[in-house]
Amino acid sequence: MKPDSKIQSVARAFTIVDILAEAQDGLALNEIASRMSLPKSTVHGLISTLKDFSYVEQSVFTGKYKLGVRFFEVGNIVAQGWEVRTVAAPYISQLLEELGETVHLVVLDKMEVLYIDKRESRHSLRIVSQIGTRLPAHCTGVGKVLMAHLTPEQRAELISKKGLPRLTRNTLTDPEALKEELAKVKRQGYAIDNEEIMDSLRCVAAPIRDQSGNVISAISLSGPVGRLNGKSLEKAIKRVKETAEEISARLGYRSNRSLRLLVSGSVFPL
Amino acid sequence: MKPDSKIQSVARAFTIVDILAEAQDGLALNEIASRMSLPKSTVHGLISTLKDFSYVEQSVFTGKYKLGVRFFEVGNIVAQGWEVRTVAAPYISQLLEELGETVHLVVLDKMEVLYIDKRESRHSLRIVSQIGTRLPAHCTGVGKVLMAHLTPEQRAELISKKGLPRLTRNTLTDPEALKEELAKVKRQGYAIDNEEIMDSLRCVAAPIRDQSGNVISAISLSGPVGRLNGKSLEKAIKRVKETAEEISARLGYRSNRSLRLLVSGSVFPL
DNA sequence: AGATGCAATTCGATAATGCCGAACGCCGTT
DNA sequence: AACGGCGTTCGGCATTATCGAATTGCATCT
Repeated sequence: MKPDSKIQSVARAFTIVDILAEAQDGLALNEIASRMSLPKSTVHGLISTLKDFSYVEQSVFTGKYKLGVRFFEVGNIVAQGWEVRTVAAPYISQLLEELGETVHLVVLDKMEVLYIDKRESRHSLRIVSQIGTRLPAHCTGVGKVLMAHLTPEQRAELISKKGLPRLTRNTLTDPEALKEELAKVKRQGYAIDNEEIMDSLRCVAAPIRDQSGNVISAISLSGPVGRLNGKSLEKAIKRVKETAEEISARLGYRSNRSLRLLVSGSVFPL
Repeated sequence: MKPDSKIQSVARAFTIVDILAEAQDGLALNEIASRMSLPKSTVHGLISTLKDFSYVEQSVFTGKYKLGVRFFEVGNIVAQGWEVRTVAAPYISQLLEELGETVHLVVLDKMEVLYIDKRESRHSLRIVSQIGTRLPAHCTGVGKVLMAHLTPEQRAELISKKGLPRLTRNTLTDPEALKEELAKVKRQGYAIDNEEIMDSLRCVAAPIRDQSGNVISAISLSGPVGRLNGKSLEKAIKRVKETAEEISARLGYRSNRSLRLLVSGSVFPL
């Protein structure tokens, strides 16, 4: 549960949501009540209020409760609030069509990488990911890109809050090594995740800037090391960087390079 | 506000969410309080609880409140709960690539058509739609498909609850005419929305069945009447029907026809 | 700089409201 | 026919949300 918030009943209602979010199939009232160590009747009052607003649904057959459609509706309103998501959509589709590997769009939220959109590869061997999930920053390509553009203070805060847990043989767990890596990432304008979060998985990531030049988001292309190497890796780096620059240009970021891209004519109509 | 729900404070919290969902840019505390006719301090308590759980964010600069990322996260969990969405994803992408027009995936929820996924056309002239929004059933292709497979009682309930409001010249507003249209839709296995919700917009829609044969969802292809006519309309009807059948087959629906489709080999790997 | 105004917060007394245990009703099972 | 497990309802009690007033914090104006 979150820090003891002002309004008890509202906090409890959202704790119910947290519990339902973990359960794939619905949960029985008893189950929820016992997990919260509260009487059934208390939970019932809260959950029926959630039901009234369609934040929770109850199965007609089993009586079990699960998350309701209103979360989907409101969640999409939030998604529409990210301008970068709308703008990037056709570009990341294009990237998938060209290179055939899974593409992700992410932002940094609460010191973690939040996946806000994706286009999935059609290869049988592909990573499975889910929009709306979070991953640690230090061991993902997109995470390193975003960290590279933080202030030193923010970066220190991130590391002290989240640590640098090892997930694979290659994970950078030493702050100094990570610092050097981030400097390199910033210099070359892209990051590579070389099996740092998951064995056999390689990613190429590049930063997206808004009109004030701040790095607000990142895209990545992910595939198995067997496919993402040599010439294909080089092409991936080139195209991911270019695509990120095109998206930044569309968001109003005007570098010399992106100006040239704009005049030379874009793939997609305004 | 919804029917006076059990727990006042929880209901009020969600009313705040409803208000924020309508406002594109954030809202000031004062504004929210006055819209709810409640004292600022009451709203403040509620909203800071929402903030603690990331259901609401507050701008550091303006102090205004807007919906938070947690809605996006939970909304995506709900989205993953629709098996049809996962299964249909590659098929509707394929449909867009082949025909170049916007594709939608919908379900019927509370007597309305709820858009749960889409692939957007790259034509400059295209309909703009948003996932997570609702449209009336009687004047959309997908809506007519879904209505056609309701029981007469459910259909009567839908009409009595929602009415048959006229949106264009072509909207079917007469219950008898609609009944005949739905019989035709059920017979031929697809529906056409011929400028019934919006001028110049034509849609082709077909039903998706689960393994028990119930129609649980529908897909549609939408484009301007200028592009969706003659031969291209015929092709659209053929491909939309086929795609809907392929998706149904993947969901476990075994008709004679879909069995043939499965053995002949599918485009996408299992 | 200082003053002014506006808006977000905090505080504390009041009583309204949410809380909880017990009782009910509804299946499916023994 | 009795049982057990479940969601649901009820009503008295006291905890808890509520609300007006006071306070802080931030910009802008003088």
